Amino acid sequence: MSGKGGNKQGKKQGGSKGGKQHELAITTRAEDYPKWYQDVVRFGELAEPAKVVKGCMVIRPHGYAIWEKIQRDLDARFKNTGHRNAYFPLLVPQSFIMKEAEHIEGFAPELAVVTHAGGQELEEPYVIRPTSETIIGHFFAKWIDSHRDLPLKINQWANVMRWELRTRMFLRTTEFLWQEGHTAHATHEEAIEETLQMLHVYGDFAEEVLAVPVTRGIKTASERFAGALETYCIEAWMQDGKALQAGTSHDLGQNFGKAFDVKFQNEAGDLEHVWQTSWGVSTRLIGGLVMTHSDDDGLVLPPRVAPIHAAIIPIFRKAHEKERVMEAAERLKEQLSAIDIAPERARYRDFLEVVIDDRDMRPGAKFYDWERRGVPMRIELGPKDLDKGQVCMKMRVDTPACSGKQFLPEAEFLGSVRQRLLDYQDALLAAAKARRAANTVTLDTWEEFEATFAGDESKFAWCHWDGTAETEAAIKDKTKVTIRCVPLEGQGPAAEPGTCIFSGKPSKQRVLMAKAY
RNA sequence: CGGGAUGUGGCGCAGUGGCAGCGCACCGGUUUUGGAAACCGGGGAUCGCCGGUUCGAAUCCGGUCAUCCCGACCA
Repeated sequence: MSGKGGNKQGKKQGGSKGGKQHELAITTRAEDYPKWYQDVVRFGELAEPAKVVKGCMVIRPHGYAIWEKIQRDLDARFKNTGHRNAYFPLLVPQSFIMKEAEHIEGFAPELAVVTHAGGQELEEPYVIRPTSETIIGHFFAKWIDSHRDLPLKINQWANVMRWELRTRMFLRTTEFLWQEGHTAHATHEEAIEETLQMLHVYGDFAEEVLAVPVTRGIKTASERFAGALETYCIEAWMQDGKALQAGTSHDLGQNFGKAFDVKFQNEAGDLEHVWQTSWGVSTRLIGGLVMTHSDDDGLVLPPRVAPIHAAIIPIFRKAHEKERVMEAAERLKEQLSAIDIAPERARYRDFLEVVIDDRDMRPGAKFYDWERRGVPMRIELGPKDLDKGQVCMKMRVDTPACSGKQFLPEAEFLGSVRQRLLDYQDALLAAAKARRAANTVTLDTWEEFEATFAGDESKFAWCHWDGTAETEAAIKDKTKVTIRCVPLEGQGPAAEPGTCIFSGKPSKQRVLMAKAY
């Protein structure tokens, strides 16, 4: 039951001392949290730094399969809310970026620019899109004439590039994959409604599919998207206490409508600029997924995004046993593969992905291998089980409902697999919520605040703030703590007046403060 | 972009001027197989890259590139 074998102590002594150390052991969180994250991503075979291209990563098949599952579910949610997919060019004329003053100011430092092509210098350079508001604004202007063309609700799955100074796999890479929704509406009210609707699509998705609890809120002016009136966000709590902005939804007002002259004739016959929104989530979600659930044994994946749901490890000694066990394993795999764990009303099916690990390795070695890959369910199948008509299974992480190895009659096991995976999904969310709750505090004095955020420490802290950018900047300057968001109703403590934790001035409500990625 | 660290086989490391090594992984074989198997045999690195010093450079010098950490910057 100490399901950990010997990978805790004898690891990585370095050098040629011999012995039984496991070089492939994962650094523990307590030892070195950033190194742990790197190890989990690498040993879990999610991704690796490209190296030959600065700041970029290679997403490996196991990691990309997670992205595909994220895409599948989100895409269905977008379609369910009336959006259609389209695709716009990777290259954007440099002049486009310049058209919205705040936008250019926000993005200029991180642009990659194409100046030469076809062996010649270009007349006008192209920018590699850091986001597509501008080029989409250009086309919206062509497509929209009348209020009958509205609302226009488009989504794009794409890659974007931002020349970041400091990169970390999934969390911040120079090139990343994402989805960007862009909509145009006849009224501001409708645009705000859309912005909030998509924020909640993200929030629901994060919790239901990724099992990542998030706080829905509004960004302060300093954290707002360049060119937006208001930026809404979902913030996730990571195991080192820091916050991760996991998704954003922007009310763009008429800023881009004016910059790109996107006008429509309303019912009264007057010309008006459209009201726009944009919203996006990226491969960063995978980084958040890793830092929410994974442990010192490696990756932990919720079933709804796990590329492989169950690994069957055949166990045998003699040739005739092998034949018998493999046959049974194939049969079991076939039955499991017919089970569908897609959510109710989903637009897709989600049949279990099952592998039989027939590699020539010791069973124990295989256990470790699948654990590092985060596979939710492990099935050990040996002669003893076949004799008894039972299945031996174990979940990657112990939950209140299922801990350690379980020995179940085959029929009972098969009948319960779907529910077990769904329960496991729920248990991961519950565990993540519990960890977050245990690391969320309400602070009222600056002394408490400084103690909470001393050194590298971070928690989620609900504090009063006087609402000024000066105070926000001063707090960040002193402690590296930022205001992650002003919570939407029900997402934090009920609004009650108080005094700012830093300035002592009056405050209307508490905001979420934490160090951030 | 600044400060620091590091770059030697797939991974982890040793080697500080004189034949490029070790552990794990990998390949072949035999025995094994319910929590990281054992033995035998074998393959694989122009020591990140470029230049310099030297009879001779993984090692010294200069430059450059990349990664990691910290900072600045950042939907």
